[in-house]
Amino acid sequence: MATLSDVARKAVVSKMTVSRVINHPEQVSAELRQLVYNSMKELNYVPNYAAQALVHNRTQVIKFLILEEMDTTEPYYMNLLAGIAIELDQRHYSLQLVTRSSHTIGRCDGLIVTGMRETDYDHIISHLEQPVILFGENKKGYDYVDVDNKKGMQMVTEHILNHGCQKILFYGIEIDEPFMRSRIEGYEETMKMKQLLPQINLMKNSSHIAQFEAEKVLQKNHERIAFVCASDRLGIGVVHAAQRLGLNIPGDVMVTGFDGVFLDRIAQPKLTTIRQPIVEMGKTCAKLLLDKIDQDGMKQGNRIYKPELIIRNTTTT
Amino acid sequence: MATLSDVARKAVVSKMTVSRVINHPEQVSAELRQLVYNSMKELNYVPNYAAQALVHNRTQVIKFLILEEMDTTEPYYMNLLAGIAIELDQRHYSLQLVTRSSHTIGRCDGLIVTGMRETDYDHIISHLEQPVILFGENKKGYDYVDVDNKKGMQMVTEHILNHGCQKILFYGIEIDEPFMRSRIEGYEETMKMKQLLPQINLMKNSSHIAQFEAEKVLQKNHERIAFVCASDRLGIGVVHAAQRLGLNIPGDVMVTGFDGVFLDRIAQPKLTTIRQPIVEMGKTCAKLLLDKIDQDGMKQGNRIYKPELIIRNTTTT
DNA sequence: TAATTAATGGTAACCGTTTACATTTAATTC
DNA sequence: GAATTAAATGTAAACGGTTACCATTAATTA
Repeated sequence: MATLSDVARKAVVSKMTVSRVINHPEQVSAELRQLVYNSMKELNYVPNYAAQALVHNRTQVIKFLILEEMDTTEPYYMNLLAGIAIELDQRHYSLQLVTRSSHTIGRCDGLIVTGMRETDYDHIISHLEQPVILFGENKKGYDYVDVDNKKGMQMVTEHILNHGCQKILFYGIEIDEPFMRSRIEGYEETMKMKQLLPQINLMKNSSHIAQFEAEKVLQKNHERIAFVCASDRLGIGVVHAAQRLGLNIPGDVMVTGFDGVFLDRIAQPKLTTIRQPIVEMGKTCAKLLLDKIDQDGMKQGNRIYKPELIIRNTTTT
Repeated sequence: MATLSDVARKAVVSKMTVSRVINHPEQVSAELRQLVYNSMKELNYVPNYAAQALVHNRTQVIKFLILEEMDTTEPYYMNLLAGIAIELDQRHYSLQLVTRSSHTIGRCDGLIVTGMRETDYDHIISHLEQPVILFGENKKGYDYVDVDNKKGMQMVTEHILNHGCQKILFYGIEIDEPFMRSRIEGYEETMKMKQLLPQINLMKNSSHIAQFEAEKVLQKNHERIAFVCASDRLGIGVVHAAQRLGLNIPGDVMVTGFDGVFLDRIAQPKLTTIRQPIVEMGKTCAKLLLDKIDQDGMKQGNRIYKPELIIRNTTTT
């Protein structure tokens, strides 16, 4: 594999001229520049990133730290990962996946962290020397990327109300993270605004548990009812419950999910949901982090994506 | 961040002694060794991988090349990715994701490739200078990791036959790759062995298409029937078809999937499927590749995993 | 006891790039 | 036209490790 020196030798110039052509082309005369470009092309020159990393005291490695206890192979995270990886690749960074079980963080230029619990801020994140971007809203002042969770939940709740159903239950995940609190708030405020009673049920993020819970409710219920769920997984569980009891969706029971990553399209009938542009958000995480690194750790602020209401067959025909 | 020289200074020895303690500890006397160890611990020394990469002419980067046209955020690939990433991390390698759209491969120490089409072997893989491990069986002599696809399909087909259903349709993916041919073979041979007529229908890997196709069949059908599918996604489509027509699963219609990665547990009723230990297989890909790199590209042979039949509610009650 | 050998530790150069500084050449000024 | 300045290119050292070789010291041998 050709090096800078090889290119220089071929073009009969010094290494420095080649380096300059790459990094500060305006400092090199047009003729030499062209000479060097040709030489690079002929030798198929690609810089040695390890050598660059060494002089710049960088690693060219970004770590993606998934603190979530549950399955790290969850499509949600994996879509995020895909977005991050695609963006990093373009800027010649590479990626390392770190889970809570990895004992040390090791060398890297920056981290993207997700699935933080309350204690993680003090125990892990505040100790990090490298620039960090969090995936998921937080009130601790760390730069983050997220969707507007509250707004999203307002949108679905209003969507249900606009379709003439006033009995709306909220199924959420029993997890003490800001994104969940925001989703609860979005639902609660919308209900209170209409003088309706919020009914909140928190459970594990499992379609089977949601199904079990919903079956209990539906067996006693005799009015039109809607379940606003904080994830597509929960939504699918509710759909299964209604189907098992022979109830019509969306006639008797309306259901909505949240995420719109994968499951919403698998469910039958297809789930009305709030879509998060996860891959895009992953890319943004990487971009923000790389910019932050370039700017020596300067605060980058947050990127809050507008949620998108995807209306499908569990709320309308 | 402490360097080798820092450690040496603190221990009052030369850089070389420290380097030796790390790489060839037996060449250093016990006293000095201990001194150096203490010094390393106190300074929290972590080697600079970029510097190592530079001297060894390595990059410490492995590329994961996904040639599949379809959605790279498919859980199947993502689980594979997770396995690879976990293993690489432990051996201080990092990962770059490359898709067909990336125009160049760039520098790396080795590649894991998946989703190859027939033409890719000549156009892409044979040109690679670095060691390669393929994910997915092939007859071109490249080292690969895969599950025994033929065996898997034999297992499910026999499972259905053992449960007293002789009318068995095969739903496969219209893709010209060895894994698919092996799955077809597994089904075909088992059917022919029992003097039964194989019926093969290839389609896009979409649950909705499978549903559409299955509904057409089920509307005309009046005997007990089974659908052996080449993916869980297709299996889910068939389940939906049966449900829409009010047929009993597994009483009237039996369904099986293939993969057992994610969808099988989401479906309701839960899908009988052939499980592939994808995360494990991903780890194996990485291990094989890293060993191959250490052994200067030596042939590593293949790793073929035994498929596991997961019997659930779409074939038994 | 002198000569040889093994065990141990040190020195210098190199990997491929960039930064800092020095030099050459040409262009501008008075 | 000599002095000053700007533009273009080159030289040397550094980044943090490793490899290859050299220098001690101690142990073994004849």
